[in-house]
Formats: sequence, C-alpha cells, structure tokens
Amino acid sequence: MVDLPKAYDPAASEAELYADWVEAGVFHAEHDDPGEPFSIVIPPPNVTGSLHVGHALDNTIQDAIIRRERMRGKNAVWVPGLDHAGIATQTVVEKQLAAEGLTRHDLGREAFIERVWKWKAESGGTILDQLKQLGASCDWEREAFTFDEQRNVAVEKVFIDLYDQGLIYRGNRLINWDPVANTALSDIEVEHDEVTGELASFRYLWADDEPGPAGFEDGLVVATTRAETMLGDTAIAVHPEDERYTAVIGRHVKHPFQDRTFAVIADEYVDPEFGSGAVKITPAHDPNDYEIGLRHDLPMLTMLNLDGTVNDEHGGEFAGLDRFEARTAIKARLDELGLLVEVKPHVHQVGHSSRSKAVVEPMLSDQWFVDVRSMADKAIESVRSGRVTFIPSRLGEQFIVWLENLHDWCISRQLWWGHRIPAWHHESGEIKVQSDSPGEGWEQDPDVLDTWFSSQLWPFVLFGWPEDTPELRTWFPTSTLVTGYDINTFWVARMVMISEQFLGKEPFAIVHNHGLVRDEHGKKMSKSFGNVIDPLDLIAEFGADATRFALLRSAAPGVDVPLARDWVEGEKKFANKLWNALRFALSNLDGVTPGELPPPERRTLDDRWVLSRLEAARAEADAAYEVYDWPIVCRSLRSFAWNELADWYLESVKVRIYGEDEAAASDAKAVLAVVLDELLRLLHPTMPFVTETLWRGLTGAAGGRESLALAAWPTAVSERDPEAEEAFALVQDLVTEVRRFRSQNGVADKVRFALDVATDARELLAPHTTVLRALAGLDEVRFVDEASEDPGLARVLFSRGVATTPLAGLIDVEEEISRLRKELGKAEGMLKGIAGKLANDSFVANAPEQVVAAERERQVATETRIDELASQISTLEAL
RNA sequence: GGGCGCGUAGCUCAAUGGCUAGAGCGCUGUCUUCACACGGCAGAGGUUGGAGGUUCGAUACCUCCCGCGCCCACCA
Repeated sequence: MVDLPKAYDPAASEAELYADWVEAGVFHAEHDDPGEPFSIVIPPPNVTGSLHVGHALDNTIQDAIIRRERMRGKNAVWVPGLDHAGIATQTVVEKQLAAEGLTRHDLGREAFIERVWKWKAESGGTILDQLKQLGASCDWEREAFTFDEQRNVAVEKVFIDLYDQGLIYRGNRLINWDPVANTALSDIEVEHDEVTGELASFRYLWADDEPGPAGFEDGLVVATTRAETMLGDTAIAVHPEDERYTAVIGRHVKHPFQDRTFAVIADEYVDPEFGSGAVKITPAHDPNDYEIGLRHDLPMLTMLNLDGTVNDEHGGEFAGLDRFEARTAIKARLDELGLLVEVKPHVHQVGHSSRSKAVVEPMLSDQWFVDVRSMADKAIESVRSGRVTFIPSRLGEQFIVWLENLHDWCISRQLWWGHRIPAWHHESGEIKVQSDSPGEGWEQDPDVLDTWFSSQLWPFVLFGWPEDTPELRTWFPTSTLVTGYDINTFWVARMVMISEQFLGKEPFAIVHNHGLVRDEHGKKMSKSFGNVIDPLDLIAEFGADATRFALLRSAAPGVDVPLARDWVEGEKKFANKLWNALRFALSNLDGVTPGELPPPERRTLDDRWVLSRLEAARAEADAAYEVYDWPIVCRSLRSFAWNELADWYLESVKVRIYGEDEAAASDAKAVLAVVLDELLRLLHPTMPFVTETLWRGLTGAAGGRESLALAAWPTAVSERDPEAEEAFALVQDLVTEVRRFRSQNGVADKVRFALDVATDARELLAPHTTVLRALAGLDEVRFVDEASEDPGLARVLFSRGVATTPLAGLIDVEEEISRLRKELGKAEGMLKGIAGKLANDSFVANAPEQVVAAERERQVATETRIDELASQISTLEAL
C-alpha cells in the first residue's frame, strides 16, 4: 500500500520523475523501433531565450500530442533544438559589449563571433532546461542547433543549389534598411505602426529658363511626410488625366538646395484626390517612387548614409544631420526661402524594424534575394490540395493569400552572427558562389543569411539531410507542426516551400496553430503593462501539470489564450483533487490493481453508470485530442474526474467498500481500479507528472520502462449504458432534491429520516435504495403507490415523483409554503411556454417526432407537478 | 484600403437550428462526517451588443448598425 501525503506537492516529485523518464530512455526513439512513425520538430527557441508563457503553451501542446502518440504505440519522436537567432543574439552580445564600453568593431569579426559562441556555451542551454521543468518529452539525444556543423553543410548546399537553379540572385534594389541594427531586413521583419506625423507642403520653383505656365507662376506644390527625402527628389508626378496639371507636364523645376533641375511627369500611380495632386518622387527612398523611377528611367539619388544621417554627396548644408534633424532643418530652410506652404498633423503607417524598433528606411542596396514565385505557387497548391492542413482551417486561407502576394525575399544581413554567405567577390567585380575560396584575390561576401533561411530547413536537417539517413526516411515528412500563427509567414511558409524544392515533399501534414498567450482580460503581456506571467514561477508555485492544464484548457486552435495566476492555482486544486481521489482509493483498494472488470451481472448501478460516463468522457476527449481541441480535452476529463467520479462515484462506492459484503466490496474495488487507471492514462498527456506518480501507486509499476508514459492509450473498456445513465440520473435527482430540502429548511445532514417515495419510476429506483440512503443521509427509503395527503408531511418533489417524510419538527412550515409557491410559479410559467408551443400547428407538423413527443411528456409531467404543488400548499396552509 | 475573428452570468469561456442557455473562477448560505477546507452541499446571478429578416422554433443562419481585436497593404 502506498502512503500519500494529504496534499499534493508537485515540487517534491517532478524533477525526480523527469530524470527517471530520461534515464530509462522513455523519450528516445530509434528509426527502427516498432510502430508507425510519428514525428514533431520543435520550433527552435532562440538561443538567447528564457522560457516565456508562449513557449510554455507551444511546448505543452507538442508534448501532449507526442505523449499521446507514444502511448498509442507510434514510433514517436519529438526533436528539440535551438535557433542561433542571428540578429537577436548579436544584439544581446553587443549589449554586453556596450556595457564594457566596446563595440563589435573593437573586437573584430572573428573575436566577436568567438565571444558569441562562448556566451552560447554558457547560457544557451537555459531554455532547454526550462522545457524539462515543463515536462517536455523531447528526445534529447537528437538535440540540434541551426548553426552547428551539420546544419552549416545543409545551409550552404541549399544556398548554392538555389543559386545554380537561378532562384537566388544578387541585385541592387530598394530594401528595408534598419539604421540602428545596420542591416537589411525582409519585408515581414517590418512592422507597420500607426503614427501621428506631419504632412509638409512646399513648393518647387520652375527652372530659370522655364517660366511657369498660367496658374502656376509660383511653382508647384507637393506634400511629404518625410521632408528630408527632397534631397533625393528626381521628379514630380501628377496623374495623366488630372486636367489641373496638364499644362505642367514636361516642365522642369529647380531644386532649392542643389544645382539641378528635374521634370514633371505623368504617372497613373498618383491619386489626384490626395494632397495637392502632385507628388515629389524620391526613387531611392520610397517603394512607390522606386517603381515610378523604374518606369520613367529616373535617376536614383541616395541621400542617406546607412546610419540614417544625410550623406555628403547630396546633403549640402544638411550633410551629417540625422534624418529626423534634417527633416526639421529642411522645413526651416524652406520656410526661410518662402517655399514652405503648410505643415499639418498627419496620421499614417510607419514601418518599424521588428527587432530594433527603429523606423525603417527604404534604401537602394546590393543584396541577395530568393525568387520565391515558383516555390510559393507550389506551396499554395499544397494547402489547396489538402496535403498540408491547417488547424484551424481559416488560417490556411490566410496562409494562401499571403503566399499569393509574396515578394522576393531579401536574405542577406549585414551582421556577423550567422551563416556566412558562400559567395566570393573578385576585385574585377566577378562573383562566384561556392563553399571554398576560388583562390587569390577573392574575398568572401561579408554578409550572413537571414536566420529564417536556416530554420526553414529544420524539418529535414534535424534528421541528417543532406545525407540520406534512415532517420530522414523514417520521420520525414514530419506529422504535425505546432506553432503560433504569428510565425506562419516567417517560418511555416518557407519550410513548405523549401521542403518541396529540395525533398519534393511537404514537410508536415498538419500545421496546428495556437494563439498567443495574453493576460486574463485578453491584453498582450508586456513589461510596461506589468502583466507578464513567468511560467517558471507558475511551475515553482503550482507545478508543471497545473501550468500546462491551465494553458491547454483555454487553447482553442488559433485563438489567443488568456491566462491568470488564479486559474493556474485552480488547476493545482484539480491536481490535488486527483491526488486525494487516488489517496482514497489506495487506502481502500487493499492491493487490488487495475485488471478485469467484474462480469456485467455483478456490476451495480453506480458501477454501470461510472463506466458509461467514463466511456463518454474517453470518447469525447479522444476525439478532441485527435483534432487538437484542447479545451474540450480538458473539460471532458476534468468534469468526469471531478463532477462524476469524485463527487458521485467515490461517495456511492463507499457503501460497498465499507460494507459487510466482501464480494460486493471486491467488485467495487475492481471497477474503481479500472476507472482510475483509464482516467490517469487519458490525463497523462496533459498532466504527466501527477498522473505518473498516482499511476505507479495504483498499479505498483516500478517506473523507468514501466512508466505511465509508455502505457497503452485507452480504448473503450465498456460501452455506453443509457439505461444505467437514466437510472442513476434519477438517483442523483432525488438525492439533490433531498439535499436542497435540507439546505432550505435547515435540516442538518446528520439528521436522518425515512422517505416514502411515490414515483412512476419505481422499477428503476427500487434496486438502488442503499445508494440513495447513503448519499441522501436517509434511514430508510420506502416505495408507496401514492403520496399521502397527510398535512403533517414534508414533500420533496423530483422529476419523476414525490417523496414525503413526517415533518415532526423537521421544518419551518411558513418557509416551506413560500418555497413551494415559488416553485409553483416557476412550473406554471414553464407550462405556459410548452402549451404555446404545442398549440402551434406548424410546430407539431414540422418538428421532428421525438421533439414533439418530448414536449408532450414535459407538458404532462409539468401539469402533474403543478397539481401536486397546489395540493401540497393547501394542505400545509391547513396546518 | 483589403481580409479575418470576436461581442453570452461580475470575470474567462461552452452550447450538431430543438429539453428550463451551461461550466470554471468569483459571490451568498451552510457543513470541519473517517480521500480532499487546495474540500463537500445548496443557492443567487442572463432582454445571449442593437435593429430587422429567414424558420413552427435563432445564442447559432442572412442583412444592416454599434463596439473590440488581429493580419495584410507602397497613398505621398
């Protein structure tokens, strides 16, 4: 017999259990292990990271999935790893350097990278250790890093092959420049935030040899939110059909600060409704203007340095000023020259770097790009055809739309930490793409690849690609990818594209998107709001199981997940409830372990009922597990465990367990053991620790390879039993009514009395009076044909009849009358509703037969009840 | 500007077009009975955002409105 402490203490056992699982290789899989392959690759957390609630959710879901599949006998592997997270990691280490008064340039490239590796070695494993605290059942023997030796080989191969296929090219194009991190960014690394800026209007005067046409003697007014870019203006555009401006098309204006002129051109892009209807064109610093510049073959003048200051070439008196200082200075100068027309507030979207939060500057630059169109089209087809399914499906739609509008991907970053681009530049300007230096006079491209370029390979490089390994053949394509919808664009889309390109297959069959974890009111967690919850605190205080369960119970696919400390505490209480249910069982089972159920004829009503309800919960939870509907998984199991098993069955089973009849007691124990065993199995993927501890206690399993984590996933132990459910529901109804009677009349539970029951369900109820007596605290239950009219009786009404007991000082008559009146009013209201329904001919004609029949039954029952209530009230009043 | 999602009890959320719209937390009362006070029992609490429509019947389907949130997008 196992002796459990009175209250569950997660901290006492979690670490030890985890070590035991790992020691026994419970999480490790080999390619030739038995079972159908099932694989998940972890979305690799940043090496800089520490576990936050988002990770906790993401990994809890993956763990629940992989644990269930493992129990189902699959050859299940969950491969963990870390992302080198180029820009994020470099930023962290640069900050450390800054604290020492250094920049990365002081160290130089090699020393800096060495420094990052050193830091990675010291603290890179933190988040993986934290995953262990959460209970994540990763196969740690397969841990990988996006920047390790093996992954490097793959990254280089992919780059070189794509280049050879013409899908990677180098180009001088307008890209998003982050002037703080000093690197190019891809489009999706730019976040558009609404900002209240200003719209400045100023005028360009006509070129000296070109007086303005009638109506435009004073020049041409243009508007801009970034006045400083006028240093790079090379045209003014108007709409070709804008009659106001027909006369000025082809004329030239002069630049106020530079010795040059440029033309007024016509382009359909211009919206005549906006501003003055004339747009200044800066092809080198604005995406629209860039397009116009290409169409009209305009000069592209870059007027900013990479650090965001105005350059010498076109800056003139403004050279060296920061772009925002320049904005002010230029407006001031324009004003002095009498050229500034007005400045008014303007709300618009401004692109910010998702990393540094700096305002992104569109810049012309030489960068490497991936031509994504053909791969994107294939990826769209993968989703359309259902070869990749999204859960929830609406996110698949969104995914397709995004792929349809995808532009080429700028993959070069002006950073040091990351995969160096395998391209070599010759003094002559020639470029070669290959792993090793072509020889003397060749310099390797200084840039590194976007972090996502390497993580897109994750689902196959984890299994050894480009080698043709047995692991790759076994576990690729992977089964399910679990991730927040927020990185579908960054990561998921690119995995689909690149997997198809290089392995000819989609990398996974299912993408399960969960939402983002928010606070209890749906607000984003952030340091500035002070509403951040640290999952490690939760685990320390309430246990990993409670933390996991609290996350899962709100994690409907694709829907953001609210979380509050109190809710986690609530799930700790659930764990404690389970703990105590098992504590009760273990102290009473006397060594009975889960095995065969007693034959049907020896099962009592409560046995049949609990088995039927268990099967209902199992079926519901299992189906929900299958479609990753976590709230239903949690709700069905929690409510069975607490509201049915603990609240009713454990109470009713005491009758036999504490009773004299040893055969009955042993049948009861057998059923109890089976039910608990199955419940623990069903809950294990969500709450691995407490279920493992309790299951070992229940079964006597030794741990190690004899772990619940390796036990079989439950199938139906019995069928649903509608008859038992109906009968037991009646028992519950009568018990509840008796309790209500007690509660409302101040009759203490320990005051026992006899009950005369008049019911049309006598046959159903009669065999179960023992349970009835135990649960309702009755001396005796007698069945009578008709309820006595004796005014000296208290009446307890239930759905199928009425029960009476001598008042004999039990209750307060006045109170009872008022209670009955209330109930009568309620019943009359209900009857009115039913009668109205049945009087409606079209209802009777059109509703399904069972529905109409049920209505009729309710009508009769309600009428009977009203009669009874009325007579009861009058008899009481007679007293 | 385009697309998507959401408005149900004080809070967070459920309810194949059909029983009296449910659960958890919170709240009220009550009980320390031998699994559990991290608990039991009982209870209060709803014009399902608003207005129309379809239907015998709408929380659910349709239209419009109001409010909230997210994604995408190059209007200076």
